[in-house]
Amino acid sequence: MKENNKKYWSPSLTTDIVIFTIENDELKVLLIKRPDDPFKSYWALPGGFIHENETTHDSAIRILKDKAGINEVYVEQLYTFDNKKRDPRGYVVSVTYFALVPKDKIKFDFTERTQSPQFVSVKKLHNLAFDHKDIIVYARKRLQFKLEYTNVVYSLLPKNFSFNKLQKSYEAILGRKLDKRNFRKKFLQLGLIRSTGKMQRGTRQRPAKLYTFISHRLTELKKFF
Amino acid sequence: MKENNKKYWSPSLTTDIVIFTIENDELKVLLIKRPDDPFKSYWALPGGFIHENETTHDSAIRILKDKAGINEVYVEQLYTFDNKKRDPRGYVVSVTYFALVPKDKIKFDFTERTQSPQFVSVKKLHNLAFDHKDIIVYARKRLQFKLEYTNVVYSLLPKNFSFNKLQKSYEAILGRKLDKRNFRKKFLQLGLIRSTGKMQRGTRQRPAKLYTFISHRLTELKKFF
DNA sequence: CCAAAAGTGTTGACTGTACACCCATGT
DNA sequence: ACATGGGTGTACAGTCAACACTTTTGG
Repeated sequence: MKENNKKYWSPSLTTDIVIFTIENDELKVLLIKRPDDPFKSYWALPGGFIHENETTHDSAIRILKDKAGINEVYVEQLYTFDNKKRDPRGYVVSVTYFALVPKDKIKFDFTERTQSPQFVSVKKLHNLAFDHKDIIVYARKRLQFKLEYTNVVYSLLPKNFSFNKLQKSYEAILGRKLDKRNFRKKFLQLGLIRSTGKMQRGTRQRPAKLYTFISHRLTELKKFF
Repeated sequence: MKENNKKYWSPSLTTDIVIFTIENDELKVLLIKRPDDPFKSYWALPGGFIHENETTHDSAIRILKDKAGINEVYVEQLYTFDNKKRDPRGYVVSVTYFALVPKDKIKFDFTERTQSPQFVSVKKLHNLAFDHKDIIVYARKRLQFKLEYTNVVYSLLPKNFSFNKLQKSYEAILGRKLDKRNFRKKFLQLGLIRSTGKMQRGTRQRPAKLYTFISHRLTELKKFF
């Protein structure tokens, strides 16, 4: 390894963030409309070049706050994409992150921006800028996987939620239906949630019990879900 | 996202590679002795600044060939480390990779180098340069995980191997003993290997049947191991 | 013939899966 | 009263974990 790093090639470094949420029982990703070339007016992930004196993680947090007005959410590094053809301007390295946000925590400030951030269902991703579709597909796989061996789903749900919301969230992420009784049994065994005593209001049917997560810290499950 | 990337801050970009192999039924990592500051004469992962016109993956492949004389092995991107304190020279981003190599494929060329590459047991990692110990610990976890839901172990074993070698490899990576009969049963069910008809020679005991992997392509297993 | 590792099955506990009906509420 | 989603249990199949002795060879 050579020591004087000033001599060496330094490509441009960007971060892009896949921000997932659950809305209407669908898994959605936050996209913005690009205001400039390349890919002007294509949908793209929020992201950008890193600033001086910030790490890629800092950068991700900054963008998250800036584009969706959120902090204190689940964020983890995803993968570093650096295919030579991914950016028409040349070799641009993107360190990607993914974030999980309960829908009710998001406060857009549309007035200040022209990029019109918008949540788009993962089932309707067409014509994205750069390799952003690949990034989202990769992120979803990671999320699916993580759902099965951690309690990470807590980071997508509001404070109180019905069992049905929980199950629908799993179904939206995994992309398949689950059996109601088996889901309930298995999930209760995990001991991650407790009944709040509260009930859901305002539905036309029998009110559902509301549950809450006992811990909001990421933990690995002993058994695969 | 701003468009003229020339204006933006470009940190130094390096790659470091965790090269695992199994030797004497132990999981080992290839380390080199750093010839220069910082961390002069500390053990470190092979790595270096990326060259002009190569991607981080290209760089990993180049280092792999250069430092251990190997190609056509299993390589995958691990994680991007960019903690500000990881390098005393300043902010240096390292995109790390991990590689899996059967011991018999490695041909060091010690005569040309002063870095004395050497395989070190993962149980004996002391005083490594930079954050390289963290990187190795992270890589090992990834490998443990991968071992359980893919056939990746093929990339650590020689063409023909006994069931015992296979089991010892699992044990070395996972760090725990496995039951001989259950291991055999489970692994055979997976249908990944077949008996070659050959027998192990030169041992003092009953000769073991030699097996070989049917496919050398990475595949996910239906069931967790 | 002895030492050393190879090879081989069964059982009981647990886990996963399939499946259908009554309940509580708002309209 | 009815439409709607909420809530509940059982039985069967498959998988996992524990466990000990015989076989084959080289020395």
